[in-house]
Amino acid sequence: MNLSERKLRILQAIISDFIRTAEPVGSRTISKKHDLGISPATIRNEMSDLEELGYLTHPHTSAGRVPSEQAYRLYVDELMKKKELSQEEKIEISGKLYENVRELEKTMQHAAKVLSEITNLTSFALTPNQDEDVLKYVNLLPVDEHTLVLMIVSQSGKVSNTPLKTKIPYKNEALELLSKSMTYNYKGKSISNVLTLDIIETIETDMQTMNLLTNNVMPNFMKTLEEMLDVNLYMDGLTNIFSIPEYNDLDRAKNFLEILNNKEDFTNTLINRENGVIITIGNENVEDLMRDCSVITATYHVDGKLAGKLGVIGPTRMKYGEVTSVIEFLTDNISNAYKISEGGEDD
Amino acid sequence: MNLSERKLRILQAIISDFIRTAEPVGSRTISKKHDLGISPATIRNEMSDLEELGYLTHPHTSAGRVPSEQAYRLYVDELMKKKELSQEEKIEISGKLYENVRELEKTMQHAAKVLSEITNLTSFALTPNQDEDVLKYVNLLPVDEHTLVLMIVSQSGKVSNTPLKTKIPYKNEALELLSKSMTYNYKGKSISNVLTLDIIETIETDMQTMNLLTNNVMPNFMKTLEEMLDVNLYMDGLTNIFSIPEYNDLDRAKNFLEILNNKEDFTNTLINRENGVIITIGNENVEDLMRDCSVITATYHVDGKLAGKLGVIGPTRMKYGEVTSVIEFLTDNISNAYKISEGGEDD
DNA sequence: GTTAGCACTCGATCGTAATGAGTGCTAACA
DNA sequence: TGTTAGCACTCATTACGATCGAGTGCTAAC
Repeated sequence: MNLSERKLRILQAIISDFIRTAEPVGSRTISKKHDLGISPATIRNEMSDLEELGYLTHPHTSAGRVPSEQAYRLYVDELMKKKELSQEEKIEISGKLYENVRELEKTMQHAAKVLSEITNLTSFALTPNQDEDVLKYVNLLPVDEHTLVLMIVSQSGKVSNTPLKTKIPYKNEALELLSKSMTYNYKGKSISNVLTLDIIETIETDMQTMNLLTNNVMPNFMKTLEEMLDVNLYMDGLTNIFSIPEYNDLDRAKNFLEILNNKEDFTNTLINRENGVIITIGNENVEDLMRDCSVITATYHVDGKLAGKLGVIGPTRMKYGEVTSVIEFLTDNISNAYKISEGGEDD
Repeated sequence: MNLSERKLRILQAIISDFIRTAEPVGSRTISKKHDLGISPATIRNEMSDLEELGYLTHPHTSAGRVPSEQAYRLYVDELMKKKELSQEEKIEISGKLYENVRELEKTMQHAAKVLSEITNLTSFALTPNQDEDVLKYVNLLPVDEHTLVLMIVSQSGKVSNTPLKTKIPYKNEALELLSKSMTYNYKGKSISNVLTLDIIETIETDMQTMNLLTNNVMPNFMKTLEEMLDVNLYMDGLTNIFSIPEYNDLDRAKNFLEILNNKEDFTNTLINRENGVIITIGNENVEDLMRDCSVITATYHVDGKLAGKLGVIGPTRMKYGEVTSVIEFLTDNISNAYKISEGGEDD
């Protein structure tokens, strides 16, 4: 079913008005503000058709029209103009983004902050899934005779360390031996793979060192690897929803915060979304609680590989064009910054 | 001004009823539920006196009485019984707390979670201020010819590391030299002290190594030290406020979340509180936004030294006795776990 | 000093009326 | 045949008033 040019223009007018004001839009308003050269009565006839086609709804007889989710979908797919950011805006955003960058984790945390500040919505950032990340280096470092640090470095540059205490003083040679053996055994293997291996037996060593390995090092090595696989979720702009009329209702506000409160579920929802720029509107979201929200996510890349996600969640009435542009700009920027020479030039 | 025994009993009855129900308490209710052996009329007379003395207020003529902040203060100081936790409760709490412990940061994050689950309030945990923490060890570790890791270990066992990229390949001997010099120069000095030093000139080395030091290592060393000084704030149970009648009002809910939204301010507020178990009620809080809340904090110790704080924030109508007991139990537990042999026995 | 009784207060609840934005339909017009 | 003016109709919103009832404060009796 193709809509006539005129119907499309009217629909667009209604959607953009509604996105701005959050109030049902009447025929007279349209005729006055957007000079389409037709009278309110004609617009009413068209509106009536659009309603029949499922693009508009009617909170009650004497109210104006409100776009349906189907209308937003059409809008996002065809009518919406992505707002081209001006040079100044780009500079401003980049400036904010790189105020404070060193590690990817921090960058993403910061990106969420910037995104929520610009869009006035609630934003989130997901750090990369490290399933494919490969171990590069295991090192045990002496601190004092009862304390050592277990350090793990991965291909992607992630470093993780854990201080360990031993009851019995250890020998420095033991640490060196273990570091070498572990690196030899694990180097080049993916983290998730290593978690399934059991190589203790392949290390030849004396009783005491073996004791250190099985009692102190291995348990913590495993725990640390598991943590390295964890994806982190950062959120920002939670309280922004209070300035959105849709959430002037306590139940809705509560419901909204509930979604974000359950970090684990929300993370999974995000992980399961497709890559690239994805917009889901209202009932297109599979999670019950999210069925009156819209979600926009985009994927960023680290070293050219698929990595994490960045996005916003808010009411279905949302400035799709603007918000999408900002998210895309941010993810492009991040992907750029974390190209092969990750971390940029420090010298 | 000393209150008569009977007035105290009536006041206590009103406070505990109000804490339970959040509804103004009438004379008839008191006389029925708490058998004080006196009639509603007599209670009314006493209530009238208590109101004159500032312990009760009156939302409107035909409503029951509500305790004033002054009444809560009296309650907390004299009437309140700290709820002695039962053995089962203690075991349950400890169990929850130690489900998942390794580092202090994680413990505190988890403690906040447990605390909010038990009290149904919003909780927070503050990690230790590291001002007095002393450097023990600086190490530069090779990863590949353009990548190295800067690792810093402090007396308290905190480990921090930062991956660095260099444009020019470095020599391993340079790393060793720098590690040794830096450790030699900084060992035993407090982090905040080191930040004010400038020891680059005291390191004798060749041009290339010096280049590495000044361009790559030092700037990141300083940044990392600054980060090590940062105090972290963890919060949990944010959405709990929605099940508290006081916050069934959108403005109040918004205001409440606003307090916690500004992490920096809130952290400072907490840092400035005295140590030990501290309860501040309503206007006793110096921050405007917090003047209709009550806050309870307690201090935990690491290695026997003053460390961070753990607490809750909620409406002035709060189960002071129970909540205080839980917080104290948690902080005692944590202090215990992080005694001199921090981290417990791993073998 | 305590208590019963009663008038009084005032928030909460419910129904009714007035208001007005906006529609849908009809009939006239280009 | 598409467009428009006119008008009756609908219905959320607001304001108003009546009623209800929980709880007080006062008085007078015990």
